Amino acid sequence: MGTHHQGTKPEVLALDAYIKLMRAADSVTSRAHLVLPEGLTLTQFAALEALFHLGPLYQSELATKLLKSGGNLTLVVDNLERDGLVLRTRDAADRRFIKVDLTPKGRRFIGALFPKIAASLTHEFAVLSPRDQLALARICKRLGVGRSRPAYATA
Amino acid sequence: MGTHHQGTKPEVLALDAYIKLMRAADSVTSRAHLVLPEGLTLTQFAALEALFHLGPLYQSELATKLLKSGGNLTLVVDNLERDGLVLRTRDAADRRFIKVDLTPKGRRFIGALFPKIAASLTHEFAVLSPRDQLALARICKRLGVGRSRPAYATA
DNA sequence: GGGGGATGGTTTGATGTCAAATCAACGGCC
DNA sequence: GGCCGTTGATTTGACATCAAACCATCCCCC
Repeated sequence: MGTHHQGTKPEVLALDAYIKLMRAADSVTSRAHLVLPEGLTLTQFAALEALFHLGPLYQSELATKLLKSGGNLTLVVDNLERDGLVLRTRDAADRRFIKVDLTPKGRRFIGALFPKIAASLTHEFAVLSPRDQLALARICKRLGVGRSRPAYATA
Repeated sequence: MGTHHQGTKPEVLALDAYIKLMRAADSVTSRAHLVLPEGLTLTQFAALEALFHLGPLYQSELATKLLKSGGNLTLVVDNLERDGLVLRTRDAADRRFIKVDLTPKGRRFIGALFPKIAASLTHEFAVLSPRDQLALARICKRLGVGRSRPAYATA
């Protein structure tokens, strides 16, 4: 490793782990993209999945779950709403809040899609032994500060 | 785990590993962003780093190294050129090719910046034992199909 | 009960990103 | 020597993404 960059041992170790982590994430992401229906983005899928497994959420809650900015969520929800998959409802008690919920069409859509994506990711990760999958989860958990948890993994 | 999503054991294992991988990548990325100088994006940094450690590259080579599309690279190089950090030169022999190289300013810039980023990432990864860093690298390598390698890790 | 700060959402401007269409240049083949 | 397919780069259109500015609403506190 590293005929080009000369660093200390800890540096070489960390940079190597870093780059492989990023490649793996990229790689898995792009392969996940291939399984999504034409026109659905990963973020849109993540939003639908959260609503599917957690029920209606305020936009700010959704932003927190997905680790995205509020401004971003405005656009993502705009597009999902345009496609008739979700519905915005202004909260009666506090008119600042906007509740986002799946439409029946959206529920059918994500309900049919999620199992396929789950199966595909499972297949993807099957190149790793269960032991390695556990190790990966444990190590990554320590790296990620562990903010919110994904819908299907939340109590 | 999973009061919301009921899946088979392998599915739960894979989805958990998947989500933690993505969170870790997100987390490390956003913390890396904080260390970059105002206005420099991660992709711009990656491009400069590749040129710094590998020397001048054709735009298509750069796209391959960074795992980005050609169209994307056009824009990224546009912005770096606008900022006076890189220079485009059309190849005399084959005028379709465009060689990208660092300007002296760009070389000074990335030369001073890279060690700081390397140190920061090393610090970041120090929450993991060397053994875990090795394990992470090994596992991620198997997940990522291992297309091209990063500049400082290329022979 | 009105002012002012806090909070949720939207807008704006810049960048990244891709896929697809287009442009430019090369090179083989007849 | 010219047509045509291939290949590198650019453009275009749609979406993602953030930070920062902005707007609307609420609520605390005097």
